[in-house]
Amino acid sequence: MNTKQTYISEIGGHLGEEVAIKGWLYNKRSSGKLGFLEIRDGSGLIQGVVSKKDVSDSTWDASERATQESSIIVRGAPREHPKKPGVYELDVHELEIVQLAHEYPITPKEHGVEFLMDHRHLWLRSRRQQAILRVRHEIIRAVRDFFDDDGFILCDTPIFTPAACEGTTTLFEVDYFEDKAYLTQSGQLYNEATAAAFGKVYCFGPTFRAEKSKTRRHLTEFWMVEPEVAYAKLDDIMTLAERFLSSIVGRVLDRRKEELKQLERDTAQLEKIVPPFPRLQYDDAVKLLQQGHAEGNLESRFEWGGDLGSPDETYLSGLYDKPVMVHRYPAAVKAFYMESDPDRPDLALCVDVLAPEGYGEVIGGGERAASLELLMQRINEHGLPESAFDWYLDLRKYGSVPHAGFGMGIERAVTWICGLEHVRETIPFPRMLYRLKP
RNA sequence: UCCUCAGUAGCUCAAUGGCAGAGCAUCCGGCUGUUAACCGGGGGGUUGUAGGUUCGAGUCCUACCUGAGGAGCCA
Repeated sequence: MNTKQTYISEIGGHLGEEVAIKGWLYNKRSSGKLGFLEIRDGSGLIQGVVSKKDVSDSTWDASERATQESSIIVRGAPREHPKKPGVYELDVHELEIVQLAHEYPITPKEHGVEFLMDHRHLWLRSRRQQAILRVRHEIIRAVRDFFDDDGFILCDTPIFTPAACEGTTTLFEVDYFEDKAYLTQSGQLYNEATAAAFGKVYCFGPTFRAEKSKTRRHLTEFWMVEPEVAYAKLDDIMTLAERFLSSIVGRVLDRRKEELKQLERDTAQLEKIVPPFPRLQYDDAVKLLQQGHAEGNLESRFEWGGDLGSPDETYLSGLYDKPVMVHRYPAAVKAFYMESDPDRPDLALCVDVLAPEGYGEVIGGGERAASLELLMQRINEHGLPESAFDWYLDLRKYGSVPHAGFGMGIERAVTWICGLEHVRETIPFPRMLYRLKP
């Protein structure tokens, strides 16, 4: 067994050669003296064929004994599949069992969500989960490349924070020596500091929300990428968001065709994601929602002044085949740091980007309050302790400029791009209400 | 926190208030081109928990536990 290891994804370049595949037994079928082994090695899947008359007794015996997910090293010669043109199989010469797997819980039949989530550490080995996580990987690479190539500096923000960033959502509290700390719910306030240092910055890391949300769109721990740009206005970051989303969707279409096919994603819907995206002012969104209600397509009538609910977002996003950017919400329903519209001071210069096909909000952002006076007024209105924000207020004392940014939840983007029902499959080990294991 | 639904073999499910079953997995046997392979056989159960109704409860009632979906809130 000295043959060099070859990855299944590279096997096409080694036809007729003797190669070694180091991996696991995915599934097995046999037809008497002929065995069919589905072998995976992380890079792909290949069928190995073992013929009793052509191999040693020990190899034949190993092929019969090997159980699902046993780790195996297989030596043989890759060749074209006799029935499937363009597909390779491995003519197995030698098979060694590295470890004989115990009875594997995830059998080749259907399973329920709870069972699969309890076995998430093993579920990750399945084809579908691998396809999703490869798309996630591609999206993360695309995100980094987009900002890196556009002159942004990665400036990661702290995970332990002294107080609420936004003072709205519930935070996870942890002991911090003799003090209390909270897990971050956004890097944005710190981004504003680094943006004043570097001009264009982004942070990308885990984010925590202790909300008792129990829906297919929520995790308690998720990854968020947040760009922040000095001297940018609302329109500038809407344009940025538009270019950004188009870029990552295009990248996945370009490089992860196989995975999207495996997931049975309708890629025609993704091909449409190119600038410009529709921009819808909140006032007009309200009119559309009320019209939708009048026509019987929305259960409750939406009144001006409230934040968009989940059914409202679903309805609005269903009106377009591209992400729709809803901007200028009433300031009262948005975070304290939002800049107000000079023409309509009751409106905040903010934007939510709703993904099409009913996927809802994937991006939220806006222009930040630039003046010390407005910010202090807002902090008081929201009943927040001024002392917690002293350093943040400094940013308005020393060279304050208009600036704007947004945040995108990676898992929601992956859910949308993969066309999934639930965010829980888009992160290796999801953390949800009532789900902390494995 | 609220609303709805569901818990039966390791897994996915069936069983009119009347003997608790099938497929997959596992074990044994068969099969030289299989594709969630197939064919024959074996083992495998405190029906989520605690009460109650009944001659008799997996099935009906009450409470609790666990999970799923939705609302609110959010990315």
